[in-house]
Amino acid sequence: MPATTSPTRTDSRPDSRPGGRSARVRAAVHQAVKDLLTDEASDLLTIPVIAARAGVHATTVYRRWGSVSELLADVATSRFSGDLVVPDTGSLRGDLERYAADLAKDLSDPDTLALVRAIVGTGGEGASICRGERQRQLEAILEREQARGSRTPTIERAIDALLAPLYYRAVFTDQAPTPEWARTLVSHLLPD
Amino acid sequence: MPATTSPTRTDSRPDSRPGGRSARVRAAVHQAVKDLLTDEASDLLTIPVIAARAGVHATTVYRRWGSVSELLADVATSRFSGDLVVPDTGSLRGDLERYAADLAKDLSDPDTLALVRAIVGTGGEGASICRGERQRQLEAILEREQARGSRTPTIERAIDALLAPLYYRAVFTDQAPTPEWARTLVSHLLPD
DNA sequence: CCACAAAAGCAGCGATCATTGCGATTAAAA
DNA sequence: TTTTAATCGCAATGATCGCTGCTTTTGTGG
Repeated sequence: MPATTSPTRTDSRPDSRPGGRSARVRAAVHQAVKDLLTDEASDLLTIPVIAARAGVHATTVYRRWGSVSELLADVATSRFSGDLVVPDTGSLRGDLERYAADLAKDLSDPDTLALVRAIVGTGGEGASICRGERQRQLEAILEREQARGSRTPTIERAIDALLAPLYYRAVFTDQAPTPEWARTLVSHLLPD
Repeated sequence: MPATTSPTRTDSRPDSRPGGRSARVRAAVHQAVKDLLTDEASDLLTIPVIAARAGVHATTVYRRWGSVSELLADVATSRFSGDLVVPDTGSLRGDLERYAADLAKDLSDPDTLALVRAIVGTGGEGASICRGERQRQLEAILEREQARGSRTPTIERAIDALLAPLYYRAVFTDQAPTPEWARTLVSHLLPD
């Protein structure tokens, strides 16, 4: 008899090709972590609890990830890769406004926010997982504009003026960043 | 025989007035939390371990604080209250530069940084402990300048331009914020 | 000096966690 | 089809954690 609780996944086909068992386990565990992160009980985010929620044995999680920190890092890597697109509106201002608005919408998601906070809490080096991709994308926007022959703010300045307020407001305050507010950040960064 | 490890405190006088036993226990526990926070093992930050390091019985910690989250909140409240002074240089620019530099130096301390990260990781509402006092102090600087009849940036704008980059750089990157860089933030906030 | 309330020490309990051998299942190679 | 290595399920173990009655110590006021 299945002593563990039922998994969250709705996909219950009998282990066919797309990914194999290993990939299904990984998806179920990732989903369980995301679910538990919103439950507002950080001490419940433990391997046995995660495994039970994923319908997987704790041993499997221990062997594949080892610790909650590494598991969180894995979830964050998946979450923060390839989900945001570098816009191309033709103008630097347009690109930045679009990108800042997208990022604000992304960071206003409670699940994403909980993940960021949990990652920050696990120590330090893992925190760059949540910002590395975004910094690179911002850099790409600036470099493309420079390739057009225009002068742009430095990447450092852009980080201070855009990324920093977005992450600060999301992580340290209880007001979610809105796309409209994000656009005002761009207007302060770029000279009128 | 004393099974627990020796406390960190150097003060070993036999329970005289200045604070009483209760206050000494509190100080020892706070110090133990700060010590353990730098040890880079977030899963070791547990009540029995904290109590042992403080030379105090775990029961005492459980009764006084209840959970690690509340204990962290208490440590943070002590740490972030009254340690920074609102400067008064006569000019808004001078005040902001001084305050930003002080805050940068404060946030570059590894112990403080570890505390901030741990607080963020415990859930959300506690994160405002690390920024509430600073926001109020920044507000005080702006309001004093307004009382002099001068126009100033809004508090929201000052947060985005000063507090946000400082906290972002400290928490999300591995480069500690320097006072010099903090002053450049002010130069970007105030019109030349 | 004595009494009393608050705080801390103590021992022990149940529950949970992390980890490890071992067998079973799966997916891919031969 | 058979083989083979990787992955996962299972059960058990030792360790740790969170918590709770009970006693002892502390410090304060009568």
